[in-house]
Amino acid sequence: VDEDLVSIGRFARLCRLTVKRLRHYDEQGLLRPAHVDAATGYRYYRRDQAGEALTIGLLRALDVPLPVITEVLSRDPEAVDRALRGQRDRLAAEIRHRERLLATVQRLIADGVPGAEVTLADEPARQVLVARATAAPERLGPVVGRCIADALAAAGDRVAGCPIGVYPLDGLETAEMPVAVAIPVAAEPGSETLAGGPVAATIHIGAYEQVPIAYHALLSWLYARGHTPLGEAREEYLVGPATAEPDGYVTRITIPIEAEGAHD
Amino acid sequence: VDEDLVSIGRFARLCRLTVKRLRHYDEQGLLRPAHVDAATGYRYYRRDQAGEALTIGLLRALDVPLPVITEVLSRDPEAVDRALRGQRDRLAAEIRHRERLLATVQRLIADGVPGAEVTLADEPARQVLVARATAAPERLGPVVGRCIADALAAAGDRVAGCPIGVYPLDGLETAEMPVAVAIPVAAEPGSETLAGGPVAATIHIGAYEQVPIAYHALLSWLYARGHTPLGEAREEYLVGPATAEPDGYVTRITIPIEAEGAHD
DNA sequence: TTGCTCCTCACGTCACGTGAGGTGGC
DNA sequence: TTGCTCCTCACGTCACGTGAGGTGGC
Repeated sequence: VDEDLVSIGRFARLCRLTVKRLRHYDEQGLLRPAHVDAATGYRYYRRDQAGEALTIGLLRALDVPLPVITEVLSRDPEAVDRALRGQRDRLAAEIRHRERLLATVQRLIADGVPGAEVTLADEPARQVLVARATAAPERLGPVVGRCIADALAAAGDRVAGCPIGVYPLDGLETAEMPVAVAIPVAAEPGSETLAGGPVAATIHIGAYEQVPIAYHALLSWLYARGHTPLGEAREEYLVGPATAEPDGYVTRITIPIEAEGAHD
Repeated sequence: VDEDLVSIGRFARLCRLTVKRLRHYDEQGLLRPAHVDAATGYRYYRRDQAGEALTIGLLRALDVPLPVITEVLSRDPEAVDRALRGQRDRLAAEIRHRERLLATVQRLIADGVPGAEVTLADEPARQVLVARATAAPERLGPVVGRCIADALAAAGDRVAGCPIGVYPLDGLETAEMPVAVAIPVAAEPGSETLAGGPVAATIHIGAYEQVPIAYHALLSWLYARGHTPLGEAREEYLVGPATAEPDGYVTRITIPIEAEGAHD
């Protein structure tokens, strides 16, 4: 049995791992050497531990986190499946996320970092029906979609304009934020008033994932001219999924600012 | 002008960043406050710094690293383009990498972590023509492809078998490793002998990116039976890109082991 | 006086890689 | 005796988030 023990370097070569990684797995309790010399601290592994070490190597090559691998090594047969399915979902989400970022980068390369097309306007107040919700930023799309559907259903055939999303400007992109969707309707009981007033506005053409580009342009423009946002941003979905592909969506973004005279 | 200075909290709200991030960008020299109160250490920003802060926020949302953003803020117009193209390439590479991992995970979910189909064999020695190169693991595919093409060209119509890749087993997946491709030919001047002997062998069916699964199975099998690899691994490309789609590739992997009698 | 804002440490994240400085075994 | 292997710290990575503990301004 003693013959069966190998040093850490030899074991690392057998398992195609590094010595440093094996020491790390020892510290983390993932894979303990079969024997540690009390005097020297030398680690010795049994050859039959190579199976576990190989499994660690395979799963790490697939980017499975060490705590998940720990569960897999517990020999619970369901743990393997859970780990693999979890990793599949994680990888799929990471790919989707990066594909969205890539699309935005491609757009910035093609069109340049946008600057100018900002206009000042005086928005009229409107009567609207409102659907509200809260959403984490990555869930914003579906949540707003549902709000739009709800509000449209409530408005029925009294719809008098395209949906308007209302978003806090100081939402920090991290936590849940409150969102609202307003549908313009003829004045009637149950409707609310969406305040009017002076705004800075820009038009965004393209998928909703690239809306941050438009906010960047709009806010840069504002600050360069000494304006300060006075409230929530609004997005008017002039052309959306009902009638176009993402590249053709048209969204008008407005941010309320102080009245022209008050400014200087 | 003094009116123009805002506290860090207010500035953070204007730029949709956190106070912590602004302090971090100050420390890193990315975005210095226009004024720091000597007595209290309070940071004050000019409103017209909001443009730079917004740009940092946009680029960070695209996962551009801070050192690259520093270059962008240098106002070199080419720097923006370099940064965006660099980020595009980085994102594309990350997506490709994860897609490969995902395919491997999917396969493991579908087929289970493989175990058994390992056989012992006694390989004959062969006369071969050899092409050699070194490759980082992520460049392995194209490099081996070129070696195969070179070796096949050298062999001409004397080809007497499918290509055989030869790989060190202690390549640590990190650095450059030497690779060789051997093409069996009729004995002739200029040919080398590829040694024969006892091996453990398994068949891998599917894309080359999933070959690590087969190595895991093969090595686990070996170690569970007390065998030790005695040299380099070989891959016989029985069915490859010339005649099939990746899912249909057939590869025979062998690892030399000690002779049967020597083992116990 | 009460909140709110701001400050500076210090630590944690994730899975190691990279030295520094020293010892053990054939 | 010479290399080679092995050991334990300690630090760096990347861009922050999360407290702890304390102070300044209306």
